[in-house]
Amino acid sequence: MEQAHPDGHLAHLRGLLSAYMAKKGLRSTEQRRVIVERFFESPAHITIEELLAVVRSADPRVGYATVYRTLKLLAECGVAVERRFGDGVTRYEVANDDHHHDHLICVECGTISEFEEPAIEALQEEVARRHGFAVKSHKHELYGTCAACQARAKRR
Amino acid sequence: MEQAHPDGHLAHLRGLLSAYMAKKGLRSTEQRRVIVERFFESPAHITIEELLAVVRSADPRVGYATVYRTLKLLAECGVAVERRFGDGVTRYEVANDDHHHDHLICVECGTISEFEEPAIEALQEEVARRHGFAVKSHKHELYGTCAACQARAKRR
DNA sequence: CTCATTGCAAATAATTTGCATGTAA
DNA sequence: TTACATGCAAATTATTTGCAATGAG
Repeated sequence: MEQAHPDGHLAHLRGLLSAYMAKKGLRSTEQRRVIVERFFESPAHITIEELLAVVRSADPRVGYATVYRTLKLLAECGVAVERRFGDGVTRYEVANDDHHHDHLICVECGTISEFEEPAIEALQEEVARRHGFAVKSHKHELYGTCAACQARAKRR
Repeated sequence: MEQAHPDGHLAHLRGLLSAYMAKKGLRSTEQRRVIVERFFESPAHITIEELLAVVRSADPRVGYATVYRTLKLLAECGVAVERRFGDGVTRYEVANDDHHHDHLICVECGTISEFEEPAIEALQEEVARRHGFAVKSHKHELYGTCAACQARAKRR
């Protein structure tokens, strides 16, 4: 939607991944390639189960442990970001270093949307400074009801 | 540390609990009383396992399912707050409605400290408003290294 | 050829639940 | 007495791991 270089971005991530694999002596296999490509095409906040379904539609023989292992690998090398919201499942999104964001989670319909607020990030750094704390990452999630669910509730 | 009415606060929570139990027809048992009292004396962010150990030192016959069930009950009626940080265990703290806070989690030593920043809360409400989203609760956690761990790292 | 990788099933780990027995009210 | 509560063990859920077979380099 507001992607400046859609292909350049994925190309960069592919580079990251192969550099990491080369450094670690890891191998490029058919299932890793399928999983990674499908992941790149997936909407944000996909679960392992959802991704497995998509991957199996391309190759039914892929085991679910392989999807877990591959996404862990992608997370390790910075190609994927792991997210855990309140519902017990881990979700993944394609990394985008210069465009990190936080989340609004609708407790009615489960829709997850994103927001960015530089002023919050700045204040958060300020808080950390007061505590002598060096922030590596953060999680900021707002749980509540989205506009659509509020409208639906009002309508009845 | 900055508690205005330390006893009044617990008294209020005890009131909440017994009102809830009365409304639901629940019973006051020996194990519930022990668990609740020990919980009130515990430091913030205690885990079920930690609390179970303390409870068993008072009464070795308490089962761990009872601790789970009792803390779930406390969370339902607003006496306890459930927190899940990245490590897979659920932690609990005694509720304090007029003093909610967020967390700094040290990824080195695991220490969890707290912060309050009204300006962040305000901005967060502003973000929600822009999205037509009604916030019910939120989670704001900073992961990184605490002052002590940074000092320890520098020292070597 | 060698060693990483895979699929499967079994193992974990935290939490939940079924059920016979115990016990508040 | 009448359900609610408890303790235990078994069930669940998401994820991880051991291992023999497979396949990349």
